[in-house]
Amino acid sequence: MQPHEKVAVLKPVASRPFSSFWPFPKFLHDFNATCSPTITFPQETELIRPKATRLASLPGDLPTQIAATTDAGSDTMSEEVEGYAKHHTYRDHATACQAARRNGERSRLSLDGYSWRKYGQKKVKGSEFPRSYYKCTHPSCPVKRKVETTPDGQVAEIVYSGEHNHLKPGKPCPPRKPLLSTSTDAVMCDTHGIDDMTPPE
DNA sequence: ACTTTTTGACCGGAA
DNA sequence: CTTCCGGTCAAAAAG
Repeated sequence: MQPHEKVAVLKPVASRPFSSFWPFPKFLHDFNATCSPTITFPQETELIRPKATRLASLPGDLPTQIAATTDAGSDTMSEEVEGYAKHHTYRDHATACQAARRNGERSRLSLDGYSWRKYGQKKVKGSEFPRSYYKCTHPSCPVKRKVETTPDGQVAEIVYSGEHNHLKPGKPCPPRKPLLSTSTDAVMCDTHGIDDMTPPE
């Protein structure tokens, strides 16, 4: 897998200036409890990065005061796109959040009941907040989402693209069998284990 | 030992 | 053709 030599040389490496800051204790607790945490960081925290803390959800997922704007395309987006590159707004999320709570979901499941892995973050020009990029962690699931969060940790906008080709990873699934088990297990489990999901019509 | 996050660089498309 | 920008990659670090 090396068509060209590329620049496999100077990768400055992601140094992490902020090591073990921000344990958000209560913050997390609130989120798990209500799915609507009260964000009350001291002002200092604005300078601090959440960093990789294996929490139930990152601040970026928090359903706080959502200013969620529909993706600009929504207006013009018609059925032609709905089929595949669908863009949902945060409204769906808020609802999903409640659903997730009912199911008692946590771990890394997000508000929508799916699990996401962050693969990038960027400061985009049009937005004044940094945008984070997430992928659905399911092996063959093409779904991605972009989340813009304010310095306060509030969600400014979430844009989903694509559709999940699997069901939500609910509890009935034996969570992890590291590398030894075939990923098929997980997939099969997902596709059979839950009836909580409404058919995509 | 493993999974996930962080972060700068790279790539490709659009203007 | 050049430049700009958004999206993705991949190594290291941390829990």
